[in-house]
Amino acid sequence: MNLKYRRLKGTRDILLEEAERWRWCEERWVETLARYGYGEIRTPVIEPVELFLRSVGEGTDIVDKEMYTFETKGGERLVLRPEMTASVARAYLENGLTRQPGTLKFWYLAPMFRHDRPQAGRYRQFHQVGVEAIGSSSPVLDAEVIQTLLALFDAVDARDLTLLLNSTGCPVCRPGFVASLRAHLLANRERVPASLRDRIERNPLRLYDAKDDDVAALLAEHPPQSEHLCGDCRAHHSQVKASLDDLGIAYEDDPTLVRGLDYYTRTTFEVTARSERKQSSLAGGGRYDNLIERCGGTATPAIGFSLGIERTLLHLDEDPVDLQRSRQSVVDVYVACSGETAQRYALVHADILRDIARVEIDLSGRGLKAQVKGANLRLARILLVVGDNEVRERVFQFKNLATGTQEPVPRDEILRAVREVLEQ
RNA sequence: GUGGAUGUAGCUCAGUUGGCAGAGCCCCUGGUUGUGGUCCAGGUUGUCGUGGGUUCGAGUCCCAUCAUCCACCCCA
Repeated sequence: MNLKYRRLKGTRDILLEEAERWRWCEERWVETLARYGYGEIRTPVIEPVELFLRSVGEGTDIVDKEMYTFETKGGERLVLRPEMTASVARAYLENGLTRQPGTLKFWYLAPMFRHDRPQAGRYRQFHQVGVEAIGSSSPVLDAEVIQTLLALFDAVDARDLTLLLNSTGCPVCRPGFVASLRAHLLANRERVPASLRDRIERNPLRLYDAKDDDVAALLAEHPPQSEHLCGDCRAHHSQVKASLDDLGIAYEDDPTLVRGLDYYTRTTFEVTARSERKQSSLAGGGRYDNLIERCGGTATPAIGFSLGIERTLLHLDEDPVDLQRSRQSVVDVYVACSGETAQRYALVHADILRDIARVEIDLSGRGLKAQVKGANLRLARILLVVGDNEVRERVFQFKNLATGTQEPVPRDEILRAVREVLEQ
């Protein structure tokens, strides 16, 4: 069919069965997050562009290549948020929460936007569920946040996952490491593919993300960041690991794990799916002890993660929903109407059933046979039939679809009759 | 931004060396003058992605273009 309008590239419609899958997951996640002490935060989808330039950082792909930026008529430069952490940090400061006692813990479940080339598990509008815990530098919190992330996967029965862990240092020890790494890379410039070469100057850590074998070999010749950590970072990292051990959480040290956002400090982690799929990164996060300060607040330590919902659903079930066979919404009572008078009668007199049941009044005007089929399709347990006779006699034909028995029921008694069957 | 594959009915897909546009599923009607998932009989559904070219003739061959998917890249 020649469609007049199509959805934008990299966006998706979620409906019927797939929407039910989403809701199933969302309900479990919200429940789980509450158990770990998180409260919800919702922030605008649009933000000023500077928020991400300064937090996520120029030199990252997210900011340089993937942001949906646009200008308003008033000349403001806006962006559809590519991630949530910067918005939460902004909201934390803007709403005067800096003087709240203790650790503030927020969760969100929201759409993000990145102008990337779409492929399996990668969309331009995608959704993340995540948390931000603001106000504690304790390595035990790092472990608890990771525990929370794993609890989210557990809540939806996601299996075959690997937790990757690393420390990316802090402003004390990272500059030295970056300088040393850059020197090593510059000395071996020719071994880096031209397309990646500019990263040496701009952001050499980014090269750890490259899947190029030559680059990986070159990087392996340089001592990893774990050997450049300052004393404080080293202690923090080992305490995180100790707490994970206490919890019995298995992890893999990954010295090449560099999250693609510049604000991370110390702990970084990622959860990947053990499968052949390339888009195997399901969730990622880390500590960002300097972000709040960079956004204009006082120095406030924080940590968070985000989990990709589309990817996680993909991991949970490789079978896509077949919309043609997808079930429509299920109801308890289906009202078949023969004629417009009957439709009006049903509209008025069946509504009382909605106190105790899910009710669909068939207003399609199709034949009665088709309406009864419709009742089966919706898995209704009770069929009410209305025609001119029923309107005249102030009754419903009441049919129990499980037993097949049918009898007229006065409309004043219909609520009792429906309740009787549904309670069986 | 780079590479590869695929576009035919609402959906999933056949379509031979170029020769009448097809199947299954879904949907609709009837069998049952107002009632069931099964069964039987019948029926609707097409810019063959788009534009051009070759040809007596193009879904099929050629060129261009668009779209989608996959991979690289990056990340969730």
